[in-house]
Amino acid sequence: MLLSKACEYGFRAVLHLASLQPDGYVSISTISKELNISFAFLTKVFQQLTQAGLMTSHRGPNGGVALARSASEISLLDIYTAIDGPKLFYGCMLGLPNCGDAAPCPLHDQWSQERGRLHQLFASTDLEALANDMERFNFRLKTASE
Amino acid sequence: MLLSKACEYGFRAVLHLASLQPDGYVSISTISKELNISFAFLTKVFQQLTQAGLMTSHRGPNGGVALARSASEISLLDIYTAIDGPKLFYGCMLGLPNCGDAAPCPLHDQWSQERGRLHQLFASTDLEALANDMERFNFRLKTASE
DNA sequence: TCTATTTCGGAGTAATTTGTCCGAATAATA
DNA sequence: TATTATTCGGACAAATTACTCCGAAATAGA
Repeated sequence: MLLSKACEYGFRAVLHLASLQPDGYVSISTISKELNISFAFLTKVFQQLTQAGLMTSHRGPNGGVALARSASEISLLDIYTAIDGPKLFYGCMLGLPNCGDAAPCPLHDQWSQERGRLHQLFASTDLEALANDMERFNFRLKTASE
Repeated sequence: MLLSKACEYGFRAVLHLASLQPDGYVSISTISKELNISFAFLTKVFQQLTQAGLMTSHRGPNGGVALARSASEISLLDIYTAIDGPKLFYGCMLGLPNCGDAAPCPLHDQWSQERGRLHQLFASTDLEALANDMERFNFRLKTASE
């Protein structure tokens, strides 16, 4: 799998949040019900994102989570690395340590290109753009089509 | 991680084998020592590859494993799917079931392209070509440079 | 102040992946 | 035939990931 489950949930939840364009905080339980994601697990994911400074949170009634900055200033790369770390974008496909231009594995060149493309895709895609896409093209984030 | 550990080992072992261009069978213990991979675990990986019909094996003295057909007729895709399955090439990045052109997730188009590229890379790369590359460019498969 | 609602943090459980061990089956060779 | 080298298969152990539970802290509102 490219993304861990935690990261899948994180992407979906944050995209959902961005598409809501809410005034204030949205509770995690609301999001988890909407997207059919375990509340307890999603809470952990959001904790990672708030600790990474991408989200803010507020406890108590009418509390919840919110984007820490404008949706246009948060990229998929931000979310990805906060949850799954940066390894995908520098690691060797064969798991060899120190694989690089100096001592490359047989797949180094090709994989460098692919992972560079993925990095570029994640880095250049921000939540605002995706939220707009979702409205325009009726993209979905839910497991069932309903 | 893109590849499971089992698949990383499988790639490395099979590439090593192809670059050896041996007469007959090569024992798994030889390969495991050469590449610094646990013998017991590598044995399991080769069992998957022989069960998939990509390798043949022979027990007893001078036994071991060998490619089941010419190196030019085995692709990285063959190895990959035998070990990690086909999911990477059709699955949704967000893990949504039934994500497709009819009911796409917000990342469906971009991810379809990327995974298609990966599929193309794996499918079009055969072991003979890689073995040749390894000789010409002195690529490495070992963890330490020695 | 009391109560209800929410996130936080830590501990625990379940499932999957990774890795080990051992005995049985197979085959070459002396 | 006996010995040795090898893969095969199943059970097991360890590590990581996925997921749950619960009590504490914060905070809004009656």
